Amino acid sequence: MSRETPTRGRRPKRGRTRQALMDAALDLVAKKAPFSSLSLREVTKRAGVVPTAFYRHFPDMSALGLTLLDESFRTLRQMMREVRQQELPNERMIRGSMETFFTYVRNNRTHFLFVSKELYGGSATMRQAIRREIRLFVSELAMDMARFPFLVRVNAEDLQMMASLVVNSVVALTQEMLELDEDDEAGQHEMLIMAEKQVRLIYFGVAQWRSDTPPRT
Amino acid sequence: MSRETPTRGRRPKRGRTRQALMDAALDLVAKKAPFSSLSLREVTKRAGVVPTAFYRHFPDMSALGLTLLDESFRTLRQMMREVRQQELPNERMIRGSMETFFTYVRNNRTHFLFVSKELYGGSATMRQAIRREIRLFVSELAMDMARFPFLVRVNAEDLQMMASLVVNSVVALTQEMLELDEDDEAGQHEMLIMAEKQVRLIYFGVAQWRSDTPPRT
DNA sequence: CCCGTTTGTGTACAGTTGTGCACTTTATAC
DNA sequence: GTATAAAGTGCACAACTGTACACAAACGGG
Repeated sequence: MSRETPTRGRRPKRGRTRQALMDAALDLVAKKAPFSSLSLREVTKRAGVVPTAFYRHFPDMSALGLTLLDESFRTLRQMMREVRQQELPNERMIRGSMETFFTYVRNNRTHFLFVSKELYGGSATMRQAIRREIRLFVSELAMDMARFPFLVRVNAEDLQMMASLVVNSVVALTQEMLELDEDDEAGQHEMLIMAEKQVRLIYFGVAQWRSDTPPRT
Repeated sequence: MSRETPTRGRRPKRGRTRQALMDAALDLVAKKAPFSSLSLREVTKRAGVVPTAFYRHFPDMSALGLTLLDESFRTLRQMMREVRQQELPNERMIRGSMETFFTYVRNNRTHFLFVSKELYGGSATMRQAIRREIRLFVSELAMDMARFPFLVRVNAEDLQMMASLVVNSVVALTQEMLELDEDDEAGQHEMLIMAEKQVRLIYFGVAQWRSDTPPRT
């Protein structure tokens, strides 16, 4: 017998444990509770590792959470940047953006579930971090909209307001979509249609807007 | 000495303990974690009661949660119904509705914090219950909008879509407002202004809408 | 090949959790 | 006033929590 190894110190798996911990956390979030109510021991057990091994990779659970958050948004930011560089916005473009975004959500379901549950239910620092990311999307969208010819006379504040309306709506629909069963194709398609219509409707409103319209504040 | 009471069985306080438990839970939610991550013992301790006393009033924590949820929405539904019975919608009415709604939120901060944190972070049944309530608001708003003269040609599905856009936006802004410090008057006012503008903008879009507009599907 | 560093293990411990049980107190109905 | 039900108490216990510590294994550079 070559190596019927002794009683202690099992598998090598080098740096893979860290990733295993992250995956385990996402798994548990997807099929159980929000991240903020996971226990360190649950995660390590799921990852097939002894509890104390956790500390070799993260000082505590909240550090894991922030890492997960970063992982969740990094690729998304990049994708959005690419989408943004396409042609100028028109009705076809709205549809296209929504499609690519929602398929992205679908392909990264666990990450979005994680974020969705922490947005309002997580720790203070977690919530802040997420809202910072969202505000970033809003600002970038506002900058894009500033280039619309029919929006040149809209002031910066109102541009932010419009962009946040769009983003908030898409976020809400995303969260609703995540509540659907993973393979409810029909339901997911419905959400996509709805998102496209809502954004289109907003753009109708935007086209009508004058920054000095209303009953003077 | 009249009554330097013995060692056991303290204060009477009759049926008030149940309410004390509910208040304790809301308190903890407001200044700590989401309800779903509260422990039974925490709540009873805060309520000034021994842990096992809890079971005299609720079978378990999730029952408390559902009771709290009911309490949160009952008065809100009633208020919305009253608001709804006012005059037909116009721009002044949008402003008025937003004002009464947001002052209501302000006066019931803890309840809304509770709901906000459970919306996506709570248990499955809790989330479902909340979304049911929200869908109810959407449907009622859609019915109201059906009476707008310029919306008679919009089909039912699109009416729902529009109503859900309005409701989702207000919900999102409400949640953002709840993140502000309780006595950040300026910030809260800003949210109100923003909400009014967003809803007004949506109505601009609605006025332009035709249910058969788009690139066929 | 050897030796230091990183990574993973096992044991231990004090704190907290939900809940069962037998008990006392309080409220209420007669 | 006295009996009965409802509400509150105290104790116990097994399960689970985060983390400190000393040790073992694997890795990687020399």
